[in-house]
Amino acid sequence: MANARDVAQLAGVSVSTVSRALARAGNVSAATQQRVAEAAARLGYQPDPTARGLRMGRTNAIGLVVPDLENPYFASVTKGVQARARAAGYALFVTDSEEDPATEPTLVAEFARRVDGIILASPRTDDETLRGMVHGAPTVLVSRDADGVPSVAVDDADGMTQVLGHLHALGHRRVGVAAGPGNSWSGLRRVAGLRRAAEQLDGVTLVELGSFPPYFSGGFAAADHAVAAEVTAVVAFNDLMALGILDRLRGRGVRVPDDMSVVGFDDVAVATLVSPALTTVHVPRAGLGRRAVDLLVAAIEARGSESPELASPEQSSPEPGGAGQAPSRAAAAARHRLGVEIVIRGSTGVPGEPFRRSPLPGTATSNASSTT
Amino acid sequence: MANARDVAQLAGVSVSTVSRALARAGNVSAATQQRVAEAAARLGYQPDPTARGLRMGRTNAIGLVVPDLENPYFASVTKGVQARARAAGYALFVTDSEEDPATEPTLVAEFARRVDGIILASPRTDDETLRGMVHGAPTVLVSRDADGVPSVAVDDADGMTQVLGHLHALGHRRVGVAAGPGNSWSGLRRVAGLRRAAEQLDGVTLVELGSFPPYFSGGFAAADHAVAAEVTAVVAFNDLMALGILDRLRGRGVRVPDDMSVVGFDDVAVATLVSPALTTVHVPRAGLGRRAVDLLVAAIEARGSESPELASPEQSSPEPGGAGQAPSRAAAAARHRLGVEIVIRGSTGVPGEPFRRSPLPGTATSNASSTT
DNA sequence: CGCACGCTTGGAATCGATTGCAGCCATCCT
DNA sequence: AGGATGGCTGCAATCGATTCCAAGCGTGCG
Repeated sequence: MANARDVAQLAGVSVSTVSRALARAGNVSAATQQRVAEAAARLGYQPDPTARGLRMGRTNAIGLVVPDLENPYFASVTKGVQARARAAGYALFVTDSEEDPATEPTLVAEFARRVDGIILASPRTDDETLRGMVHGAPTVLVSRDADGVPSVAVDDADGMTQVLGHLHALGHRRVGVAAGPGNSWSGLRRVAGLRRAAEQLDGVTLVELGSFPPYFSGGFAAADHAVAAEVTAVVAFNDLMALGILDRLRGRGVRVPDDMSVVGFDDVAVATLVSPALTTVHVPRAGLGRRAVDLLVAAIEARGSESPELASPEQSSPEPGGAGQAPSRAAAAARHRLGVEIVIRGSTGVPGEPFRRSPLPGTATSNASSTT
Repeated sequence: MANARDVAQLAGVSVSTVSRALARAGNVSAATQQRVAEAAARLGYQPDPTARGLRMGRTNAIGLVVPDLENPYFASVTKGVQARARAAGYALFVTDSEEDPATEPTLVAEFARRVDGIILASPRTDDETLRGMVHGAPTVLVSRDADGVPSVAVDDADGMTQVLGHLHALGHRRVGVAAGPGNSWSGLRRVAGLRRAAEQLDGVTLVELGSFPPYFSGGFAAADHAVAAEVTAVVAFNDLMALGILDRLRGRGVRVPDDMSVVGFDDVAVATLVSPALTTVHVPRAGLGRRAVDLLVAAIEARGSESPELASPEQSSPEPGGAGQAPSRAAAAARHRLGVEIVIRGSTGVPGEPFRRSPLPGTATSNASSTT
């Protein structure tokens, strides 16, 4: 592999000049610049990122920690992160905690020296532990909040408001809630959102069916509870669970949506492929990843220019109708919230009415996902 | 962040001694070793991977290039790679070519300086281009072969032999083939496997329905062709396409498997969640990733011990008397082949016979047949 | 009793690129 | 014409860890 000295020799200049010429930092005559550029091109020279990293104190890499790369939710987040990171000139380290929050501090610590910043998707870690892992490198949280750490999440509560509104409009009055794990950050927010929405609606009773693993398997149990509780609709923590519910209901001979409606959350790709297709809340997963990279890159570059100082907390307004928590924290880091929108498909319908199949997939075009 | 000098100062020794003590390279007195270890622990010292990488010429990182991180097939491969890489002490860079083989050479070239080795999943690149991208770092291919490059793939042809055997045994005689993209390496192998299997079976006619995108959308078109071709079974290139076929057939009122059987390939998680569940060929995707890491790590370490020709000019070759250098031809780049096995579910059945639902998912304990 | 050997340890070079600083030369101004 | 200015360029230090080499000192053997 060619290094700067080779280029210098070929161009008949010193390595310093090579570096300056290639960095276009000015102070290099046009003729020299040209000669160096040609020599570099001829040798296929690329500065060694390791050496540059050592000298500059920056690796031009960021790290991403997710619970499970196979989970379509996080796969999409990862995809968004990867694309935006590369566009911003950063390479991406990825690691998977295998759903074990206990390993996360280790993973983050290992990253800390290798990357300029970290994006952390950690739905099941408590705030205290989480803040403890934020040390050296700038960190951005995805799909959750924590005091003092910048984050990008979606408006879970609003999504659930839309869901319950939809079910209410269809005539559902007893609605089952298949919650996710009790320590899931977004899970708690989604349930809270449902409760608040229920208070605003006439005669809607929320039946809490329990907490289930956020996978197909969790849906099987949730379906049994839903049938036992005699609800006319179930709202699942996420699509994976909802798909499990659909499958189990089908197995038990419960027709969807005639006998029971089912709603998911996230809008993963397969939600359109089951029958009936799943009504769910579209979450811009790749968009979360992209936005997280934007925030992280901004933080990295801010840190590079200014000394570590408290940033101006003027970014986003406190949530209306929040949990009453004082937002006046000095280290208040920006919390970004992306919007969500319910996507109505075949798995919800008027209770007791026969199911009319929705138009064939493949022709639907309503897939507008945020580009920024 | 503490560096070696801080530790040296605290322990009252030189940085050289710190390095030796922490590397347990011997030649350090027990007392000093102890003092250094304590100092390092107290300061939470971790050697800077960048500096170490520069000095050692190794980054302890590997790179993975996949066409699409959101595709469940590659998500699983990625998961396996990640887990095994970390276990082997390597960090993992991931990049997504966004299904565009043209960008792959660039991506690989960018990785080349940052990593010790590269794992490349590139199903749609021709051999020539592929070999052209294998330059600096050791490279292992996943899910495909190419002359001169080590690889890990599955036995596609055998999988298809099992599939056609199964369909034949059920009584199918006109079997549609929904091929993947014409430049898909495994796609070609799968079709070839089907053709060879058909020659071995009595009276089976293979009807080639065309080439389709390996996604849901491709399945929609494939289903239409299958109906038109009046086949009793369709074998799809992969599960995603098969799921699209199932959905489209359902939309057209074609019952599966009574009117038509459908078979996929890969055994992605959702294959069990549709109704009827998809008969498919189980591919050990994470296992492919793990094996690829094993091969790559072996190659990296072999290279590390094989090439110190500049450092010690007195390299005594085990076989003196050889004419000239004659570099020993890289041991013919091993091609590793993992086995696959058909998984029979509800989407295949005897032509014309009414579908009998298989046991409920979640309670099933095996997918083997009932007799032993 | 003296010399040599060996175990520890520190000094310094090294990996490759970036950058402050100084020097050189040409041009321009007075 | 001489000095000053400023544009280019090279030297050398630097980032942090590893490793070769040599030195110090104690011990063992002749």
